[in-house]
Amino acid sequence: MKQNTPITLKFLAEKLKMSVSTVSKALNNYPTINEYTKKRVQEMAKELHFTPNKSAINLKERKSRIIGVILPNLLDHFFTRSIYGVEQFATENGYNIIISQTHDDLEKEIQSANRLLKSRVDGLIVAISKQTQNFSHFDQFENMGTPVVYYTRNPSFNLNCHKVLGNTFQGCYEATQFLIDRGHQKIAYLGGPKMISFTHDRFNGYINALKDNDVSFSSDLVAYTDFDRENTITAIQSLFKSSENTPTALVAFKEPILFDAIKYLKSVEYPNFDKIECIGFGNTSLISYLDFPPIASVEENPESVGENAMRLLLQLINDDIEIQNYQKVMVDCKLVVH
Amino acid sequence: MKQNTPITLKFLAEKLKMSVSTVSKALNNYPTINEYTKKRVQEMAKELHFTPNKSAINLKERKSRIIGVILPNLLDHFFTRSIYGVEQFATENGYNIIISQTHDDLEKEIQSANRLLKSRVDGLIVAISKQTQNFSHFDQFENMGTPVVYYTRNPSFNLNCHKVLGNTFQGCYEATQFLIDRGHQKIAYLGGPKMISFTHDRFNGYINALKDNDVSFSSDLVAYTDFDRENTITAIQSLFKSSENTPTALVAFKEPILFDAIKYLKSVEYPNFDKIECIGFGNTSLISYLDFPPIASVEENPESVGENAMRLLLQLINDDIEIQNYQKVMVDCKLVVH
DNA sequence: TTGTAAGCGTTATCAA
DNA sequence: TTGATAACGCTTACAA
Repeated sequence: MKQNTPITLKFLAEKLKMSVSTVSKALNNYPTINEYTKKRVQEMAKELHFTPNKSAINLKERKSRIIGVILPNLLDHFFTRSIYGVEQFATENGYNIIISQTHDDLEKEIQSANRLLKSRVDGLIVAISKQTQNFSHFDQFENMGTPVVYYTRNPSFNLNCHKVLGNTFQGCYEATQFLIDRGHQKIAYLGGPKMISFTHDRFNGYINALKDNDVSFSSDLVAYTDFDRENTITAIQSLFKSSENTPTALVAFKEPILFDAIKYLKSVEYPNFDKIECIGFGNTSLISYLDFPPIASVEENPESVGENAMRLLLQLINDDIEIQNYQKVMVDCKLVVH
Repeated sequence: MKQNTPITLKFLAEKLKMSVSTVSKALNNYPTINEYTKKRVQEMAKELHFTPNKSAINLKERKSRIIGVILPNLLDHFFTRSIYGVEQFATENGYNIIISQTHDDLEKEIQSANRLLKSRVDGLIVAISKQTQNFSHFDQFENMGTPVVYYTRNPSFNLNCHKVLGNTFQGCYEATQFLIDRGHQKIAYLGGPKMISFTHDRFNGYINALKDNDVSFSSDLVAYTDFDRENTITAIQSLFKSSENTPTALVAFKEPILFDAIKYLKSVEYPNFDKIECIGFGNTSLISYLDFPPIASVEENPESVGENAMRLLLQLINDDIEIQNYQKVMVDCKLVVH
C-alpha cells in the first residue's frame, strides 16, 4: 500500500480512462454526471485513498479555510482555555486554526502576523502583546479584506476594530454585590497593574456596586499590585494597616495575587484572618485543596470568549456582518460560590 | 491603502512593465538579475505590501510547511505545555502548526487525521486518544511519505512507529530513591489506571529503586485508583489500614490524585499525618499555596517532550533519519524539591 | 453526459 | 539579463 506520492485527480482519470474534469465532478457529486460513473469514480477514489490537495483548492478558491490565532503565551491557562473555544467552533465550521505565540514581545507579534499573512489565513484572532500600541501589522489584513478580531485583551489604542472581551466590569460588580449581600461594609479592592484597562474596569464594577447599595467608599480600601509577590504584600499591608477602616472582605484582580495575599495574612496571623471573605478572578481548579479557599471565584469563561471571537470572525468572513461595521462583544463573567 | 485583493506577481509585473518571471527572480534574489532591476522590484513590492501566496508555493513545491498536532484536550495543562515546546521549535524552523483536539474520542481523532491529510501537512505529531488501538488513520500519512511521531502517550499496540515519551520509569525511580535517602522504609505507591502503560512503568521505577536499595517490598503498600475521588479514597484507605505496615511516605501517579489523598488523610485526622512525605507527578504551579504541600514533585517536562517530538519530526522530514528507522526518544523527568 | 481548456499564483526551464 | 511557457492539482465555463 505504500505509494509515497499523493494520488491526484489526473492519476485517477488515467486509471479510469476518463477526463480529469469528469472525475472532479463525480467526486463533487455534480448532477450532470451519470450515476454509474459517479459510483465507479468514488469507489476507485476510496480504494486508492485519494485525498484532494488543499493547496490546490485554496489557490483556486482564493481562500485557505485556516484561521490564525496570535496570543502571548501557551503556558497561561487563561489563553489555552480560550483556544479551546476557538478550536471547537472552528472545527465545527470546517476551519483549521494555526496558533502563534508572541511571548508578549512586539517583534515576535509582527513576525507572527507576517507569517500568517503569507499563509493567507481567512481571518485572524488576536490577543495583543502588552507592548502593542501600533496596529499596522494587523491592519494589513483588513486592507486585504481579511477580518481581524481582537479578543481577551482590550486594544485600547485601536478605535476602529472588532473586539470580544470578558465583561470584567460586570464580574467585579457581582463579586462586590455578593459580599455586600453577605453583610460586608468594608470591602477592599486589590487591583492589578494600572496600565491594564481591566484593572480600571474592575474598579468601576466595584465602585458601582458600592454606590448602588449605599455602601460608603474609602480610598483606604483600594490598593494596586502586579504579579510580583513583594508588591502584593506591600499592597496588602497598606489595606490592612488602618485600625478603623479594616476590611472584612476582599476582591482581588487575579487569583494568584489573592493566594499570595491570603498566604501573607495567614503568615502574620492577622486577627480574625479566617473571617475575611475573599473573591478573586480566575476559578483555579485546585481551589478545593486550599486550606483557606476564597468564598467564591469570578469565572471569566475564556472558552466562551474564544468561541464568541470565532463566531464573530465567521460572520465577518461570510459577510453576514460588514467588515467596517465594528462590533464589540462582551462575554459575561459568572460568580462561582465554593 | 485599501486594496481588498492581495497583490500578486502579475500585478507587480504589470506595474513595473516587466515579465512575471523577472519579478519572481528579482524577489528571490537570483544572481542573473540586474541589480538595479532587483532594487526597483523589491521597492515596489515593499511599497505595495506584496506577500507571496503560500498556497501557490505549496502547490508548486508539494509541501505545506505546516505540522499537524493531534491531541486529546486543550484544557489539560500537560498537553498545552507540550504544545508550547512544539510551537516554539516549529516556528524557529519556519513551520506553522495546526492543532486539533480529539476529546479522547476515536471518531474525532479519525476526522482530525483526515482533515490534516487533506491539508497536506508535512508531518504529524500525535498524542493518541485513550480508545486508539488501530492506527490505520495515521498509517495513511506514512504511506504518502509523511512522517508521524507519537508523543506523550505510548501507542503500545503500534510496534513500528516513532515515539517521544516522558521517562516515567526514571522519574518514579528518583522519587522513590529520594524518599529512601530521607530514611523512609515504608513507601507506598499509589498507581493510576491499570490500562495506562505509564502506571506500570512507574511501578517498575518504584520497585527497582526499592530493590537497588535493599528495601523490602510489600504488596500492602501498593494500590491503584483513577481520576475519581471516591476510588482514590478507597485506595488510600487500603494503604493506610494495616497497623504494622503503615506507610511513612507516598509516591502518587498524579498530583490531583495525591491532593485528594492528602485531603482525605487530613480530614480523618490520620495520626502523624503531617509527618507523611509525599511526591506526585506534575509540579502544579499552585503547590506553594497548599497547606500540606508534597515534599517534592516529579516534573515531567512536557515542553521538552513537545520540543523533542518536533525535533525528531524535522529530522524525518529532512531525511536526516530514514522514515523506516523507527526511533524511541525518552525525555527524563526532574525531581523538584519544594 | 462527458471532455476541453483556462485559470488560481508561483517557480523553473529554456530561448531570446 | 530578461521573457515566454509549462507545470503544480484542482474547479468550472463552455463545447462537443
